[in-house]
Amino acid sequence: MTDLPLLPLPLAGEPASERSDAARNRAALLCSAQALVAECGVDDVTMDAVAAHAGVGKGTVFRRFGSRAGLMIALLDQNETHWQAQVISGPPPLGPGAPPWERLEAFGLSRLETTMLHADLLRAAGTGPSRSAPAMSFVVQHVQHLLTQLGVTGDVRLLATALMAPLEIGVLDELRTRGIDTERALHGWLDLARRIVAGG
Amino acid sequence: MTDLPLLPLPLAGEPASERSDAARNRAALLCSAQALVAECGVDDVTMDAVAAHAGVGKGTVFRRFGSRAGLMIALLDQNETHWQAQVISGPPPLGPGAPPWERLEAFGLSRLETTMLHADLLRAAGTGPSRSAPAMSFVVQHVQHLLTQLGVTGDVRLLATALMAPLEIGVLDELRTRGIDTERALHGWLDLARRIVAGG
DNA sequence: GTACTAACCGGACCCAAGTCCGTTTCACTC
DNA sequence: GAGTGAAACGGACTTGGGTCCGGTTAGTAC
Repeated sequence: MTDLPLLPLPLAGEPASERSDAARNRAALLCSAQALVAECGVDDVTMDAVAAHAGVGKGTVFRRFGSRAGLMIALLDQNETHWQAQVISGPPPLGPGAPPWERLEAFGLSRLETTMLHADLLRAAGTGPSRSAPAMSFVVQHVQHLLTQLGVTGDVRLLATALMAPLEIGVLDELRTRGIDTERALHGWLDLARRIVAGG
Repeated sequence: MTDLPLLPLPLAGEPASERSDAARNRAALLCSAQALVAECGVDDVTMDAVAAHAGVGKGTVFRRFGSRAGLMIALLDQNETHWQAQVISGPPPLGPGAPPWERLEAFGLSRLETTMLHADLLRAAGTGPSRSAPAMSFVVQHVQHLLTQLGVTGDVRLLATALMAPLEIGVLDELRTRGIDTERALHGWLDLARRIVAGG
């Protein structure tokens, strides 16, 4: 997104102490991957190319990230970290300080924009959990928090998950296939949010 | 699912007249693919194996289905056709004859069950439109119809899409990761549906 | 029945993801 | 600062998805 430092995504810290050479290679690989993606597009970046650009062997790439999808998820996590910072301590209405409903509106808009911005990376990250579990957990917890503030009761965790589901890249792609543009999708999402909140 | 005939999935007919040998090979390939999936599991079925089992060349498989994901989608479409028949003309409450709200409840349950039943096939069908466009279109149109009958107004098409989004395999997988079982997911979905309908 | 064309067929071939294992490096101890 | 074990490294190797093009066949016109 912007600069690369920012390291390991501390928001869901596991022990995971890495040896120094391993950490260095991880950083170099992420940096190389980001550069190559920016240059050639996601689909034309091969694992060999990333390894070569970072000056390490291919085995190292797979040791660090497990698979191509894993590498893409790691790239996404970098951006996610920036975005989480905006939500936690950035300016309102996305950050704290605005009334809950306005924060929820801003959150949906921002999430939609972010997803569209990284659409190709998300698609390359594959089916299933295309974002890392901590990243998804953050989103759901924040929405759950806002819904609770808005007086929503019941299985709020599930409602939060359901509310975010239509903003997944797969659903958005499908909407676009049917000629529904982003703005209409956003209005639809706001209507959905309104109904969930109104349901009490 | 059961027998194989049933041919081309006529619910969204395009011209697509196929030469007789091509049609024969398509049927043989689908049959072989289904058999191999049943025998070895989705992940261990290779395109070579399907081609060999059907007695055709590998090129023919890709000519007919475009990709591995395309083959999986075609398999799913077969099942989908059976399921659509249940919705259109099967017994209530899934089929016609029951009040709209009961039909919607039954629809959600049935959809959830179907998705879980073909979970591995859906995952192998990949990201993006993991079901064929006609199949998704049917689902959305039916829900849209039921919501309209229930007095929902606004962008009902989008609301219908949003209501089905939490039942996609990716979301369900993620829920299970967090220890949320299918029954709880269903209750959550019913709550969501209730709120959408109550919103008018 | 023959000629003709467009579509189809097959399987050798290419490319990139992912694995394996002998070698090297780090971090920690004495 | 030498020793040691666990972890990381690298790149050859395997596997399977996807492409290509020369040869074949279905369908049609005469």
